[in-house]
Amino acid sequence: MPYDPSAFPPFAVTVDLVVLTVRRHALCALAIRRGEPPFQGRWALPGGFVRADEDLSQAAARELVEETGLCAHDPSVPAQDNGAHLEQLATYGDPKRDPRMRVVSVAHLALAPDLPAPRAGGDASNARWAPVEELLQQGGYGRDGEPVAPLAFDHAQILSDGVERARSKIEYSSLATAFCPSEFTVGELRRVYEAVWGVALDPRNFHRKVTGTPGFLVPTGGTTTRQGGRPAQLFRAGGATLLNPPMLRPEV
Amino acid sequence: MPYDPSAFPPFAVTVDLVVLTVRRHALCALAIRRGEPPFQGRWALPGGFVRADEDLSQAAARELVEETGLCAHDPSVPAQDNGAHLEQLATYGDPKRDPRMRVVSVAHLALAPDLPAPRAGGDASNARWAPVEELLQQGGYGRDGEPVAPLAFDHAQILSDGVERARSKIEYSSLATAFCPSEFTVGELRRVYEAVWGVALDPRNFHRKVTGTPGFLVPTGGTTTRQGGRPAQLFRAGGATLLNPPMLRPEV
DNA sequence: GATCATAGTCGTCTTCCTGACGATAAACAC
DNA sequence: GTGTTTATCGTCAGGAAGACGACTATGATC
Repeated sequence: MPYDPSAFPPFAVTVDLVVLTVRRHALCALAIRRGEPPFQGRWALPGGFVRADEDLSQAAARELVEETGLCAHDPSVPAQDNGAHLEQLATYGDPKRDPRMRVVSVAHLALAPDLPAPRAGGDASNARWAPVEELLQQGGYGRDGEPVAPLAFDHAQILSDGVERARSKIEYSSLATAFCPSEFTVGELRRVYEAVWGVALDPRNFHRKVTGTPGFLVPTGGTTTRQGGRPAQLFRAGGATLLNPPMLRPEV
Repeated sequence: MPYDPSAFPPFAVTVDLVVLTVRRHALCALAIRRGEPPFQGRWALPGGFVRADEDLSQAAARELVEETGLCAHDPSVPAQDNGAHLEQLATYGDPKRDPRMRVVSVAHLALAPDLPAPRAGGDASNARWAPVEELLQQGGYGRDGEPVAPLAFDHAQILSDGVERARSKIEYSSLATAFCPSEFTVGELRRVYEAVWGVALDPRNFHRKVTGTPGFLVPTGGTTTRQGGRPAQLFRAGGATLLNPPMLRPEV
């Protein structure tokens, strides 16, 4: 109510990014090693300050380009190019989430096809794709036996929320295609679902479901045999964004 | 990346509230008349600055109490009392959304049972429940023939997003019970769905669906005849929060 | 009190979707 | 050719939902 512009508490506003992709049958997120305190040397989500003249989605798109080279994909433009899907996730503003000052972070979720290794400011050793389970386990040991420190700040919570959003959203939308290259097979799309959900799906029922949903997939006419076995039809994402009825995630 | 606390652009952070309820078979939102520029005299969503030591959800709960007297309801506590459901909606940060300065607003969505008339700072004429269609139509005429000005700032967009969230969320969650008093009948719950979706539902199929979903409704043993007709069983909300399979919104 | 209107509740039938799973097809490796 | 892998088509049973008939229990009206 008291809309007095001169009497507001000072806030910093940042964007943090949950960038997800599927690599080697696992759901992976982009992590950046922090180069300065606090949490120096710990892994964190990419992010940065929102500039004074920048919209939140612009800031998120800019950070995405800086960290991955990915061009953000406007959801209102259905033309599926090399861009990643980008949407706002949630905002985190606990007064103590940054030990130095009051920082409100508007987290965004980006979904991208499998990419070459990332670079963070040109330094590849300070950026990596890591399986989300590895990033989320607190104080355990990673795949290489190295001890794993939890993510900096509240980034474990943000990552967890982003993963949950992605898991639920591919149920009722065609968003899983954002993890695929522009042309893909039904089997590749199925492996995306299996990696994101961490379950095995019946190939026959999956095939029936996705090819039977109007507007989900458009055949390109080509075939490929890059997965081995019988050649598979190639598809690209159709115009439909909402799946009705949804793809059902198996129980337990 | 440049996490320099001294070199951040100055932001103000506010919370805005989309408070929804069902009155007279219509989905209504709480609107407050602005007492000062900009947009003086125009209707707006309730909201205010986030205080320096306050979490975002705390700020939203505080605003909700100030504007409606409603106690916010922690989603992790299933005990359904007189509290309203409160959840974060989205964050709006266009650089020009407030003409005076850079304001980032974290919008929240509140769902409440039908309430007595609201008071805004004790002044009842500056607060009202208005059907959402009335608030969202741009430059038309209201139910009383008075010309309707659009909501202040980007509040029409925020309200629209909040309504869409509510409409989709009652499909797959038991959130519609947040619009009902603590004890309610199946018919009253059905009228909530009908008001929020703006459609007519078959009373028999609806009854089968909600009483057949385990954990959705718990009979209290009592009956009521407050709607006229044959007395109806009274229920209270069960522990289930997710509806599986969901309640299907009729097409078109 | 009989009749009517209103709302609630129980069933039935058909249709659609899904899960389980058999069978065939087309590539590659040996 | 034989075996392996992946893709694709088909069949069948069970469950859920839409359409809708039938019955019940109140209050209102004549």
